[in-house]
Amino acid sequence: MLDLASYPLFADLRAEQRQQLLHEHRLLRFMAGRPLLHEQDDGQGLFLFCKGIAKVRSIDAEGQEVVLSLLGPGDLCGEMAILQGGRRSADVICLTDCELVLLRAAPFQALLHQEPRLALALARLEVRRLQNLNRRFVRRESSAAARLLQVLEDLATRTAPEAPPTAPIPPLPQRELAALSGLARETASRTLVRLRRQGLVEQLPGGRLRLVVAEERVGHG
Amino acid sequence: MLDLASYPLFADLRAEQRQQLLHEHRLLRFMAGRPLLHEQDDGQGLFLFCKGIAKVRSIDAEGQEVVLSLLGPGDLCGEMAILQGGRRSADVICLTDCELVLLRAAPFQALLHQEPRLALALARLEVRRLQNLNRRFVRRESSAAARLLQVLEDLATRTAPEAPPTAPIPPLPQRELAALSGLARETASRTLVRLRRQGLVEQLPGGRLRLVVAEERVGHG
DNA sequence: TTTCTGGTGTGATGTGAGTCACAGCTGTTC
DNA sequence: GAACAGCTGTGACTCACATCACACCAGAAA
Repeated sequence: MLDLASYPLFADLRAEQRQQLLHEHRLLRFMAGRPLLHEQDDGQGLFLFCKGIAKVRSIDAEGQEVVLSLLGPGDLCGEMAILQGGRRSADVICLTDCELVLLRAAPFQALLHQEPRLALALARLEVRRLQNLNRRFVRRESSAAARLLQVLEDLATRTAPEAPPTAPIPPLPQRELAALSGLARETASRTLVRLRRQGLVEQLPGGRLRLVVAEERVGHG
Repeated sequence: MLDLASYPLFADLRAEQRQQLLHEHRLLRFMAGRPLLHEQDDGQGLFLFCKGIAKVRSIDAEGQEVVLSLLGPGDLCGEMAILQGGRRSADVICLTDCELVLLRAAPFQALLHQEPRLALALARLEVRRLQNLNRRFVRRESSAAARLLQVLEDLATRTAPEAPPTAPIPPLPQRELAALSGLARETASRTLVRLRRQGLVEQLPGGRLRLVVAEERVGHG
């Protein structure tokens, strides 16, 4: 039986309030590559990630994809449009097969207006996201290697809550790793080769990648 | 007499609640260049901007400054540490002389826990910031000219609420403009010269800059 | 006056990553 | 089997921006 208590966002609520939020909820599965949300859709519904990871992305003026963040188990998605009443502000696309819960907007909004704990938890969530993006923004300035390592670490930790940065990474094509780090595919390839040679990244049997060391400061090398 | 009703964040509150927030507030002035907040300080207090603009910045691993956002009249700052109970997550530094209101953390936190409107308004504020930063993140990929134009537009509109993007821009040294756009000072200089020659930016008597056209798509030129 | 300091423009040069092109290797479909 | 499509590695080349270096021009200080 699904229980929202394990989600930090809802942990402060009373059991019956959590039940209320589950009204007419649905369990969904998406295949890797499938879009969860489209920018400019009018937003209804709230997704809770159970399994799998997805990317939040937007398309820039030149038509290039820019990845804004990653989502994984325990993450929430789609709450922005609900808060603002507007349209989706970015695309969300599954990187691996995903399982998630779709909550209705109405009961969520109702509870939001009457229970300060929920509104407050949501504000805290947004703050955490903002800080995340700030960090991402800062790191964006550094070298290809640093950016790629950062993405690998993100992938490892998002894949499962509490996963160490050195956990094995879901198999993604280089094209995807490149997009996530904001690099050309060829640059990602060359950089990965170098990182492997340096022993910072290893390739597990089956081809999956693994960070050998976490949070290593990597120069321009 | 100071009234918080003009701040969207507090507009939904009852007058007496707004009064409550003003308990022991102070009016402060800071000179251009002065830091408002230091990363890693333990955060107490909340700032409301009345006049002037400031930058939110962090220092990256190479010791380079990375500007995360701009603050201007009507903006709030310092609420993150209050929500999370932690330390300041970035430096805030005045770009021009600033006037602001310092609110105490305690009454704000108290009201936050009992009035869903406030918590909700705060969540909405954070969402708007997140979307702002998302846009910034996307634009960061483009050319020096586009980034600089973006910064000039930001400066124009932040300086006063409702100011058009073509409003005159507060006089800042090129070093500062360069930092805001994430460019080398020399590149900012060269780019500005080009933008002036192209008629996209003009220099007003007194040296202040002004955007001639807003939101112009500028190629790699 | 000279001297200094901070801001500005601009040339010369270096370089990291993007782009283009292609080859080798899967696995899949027919 | 052949043919094809997608993924990966790499070489050659380009280019935008960073870096270094310096000259010029304020205004302030001596």
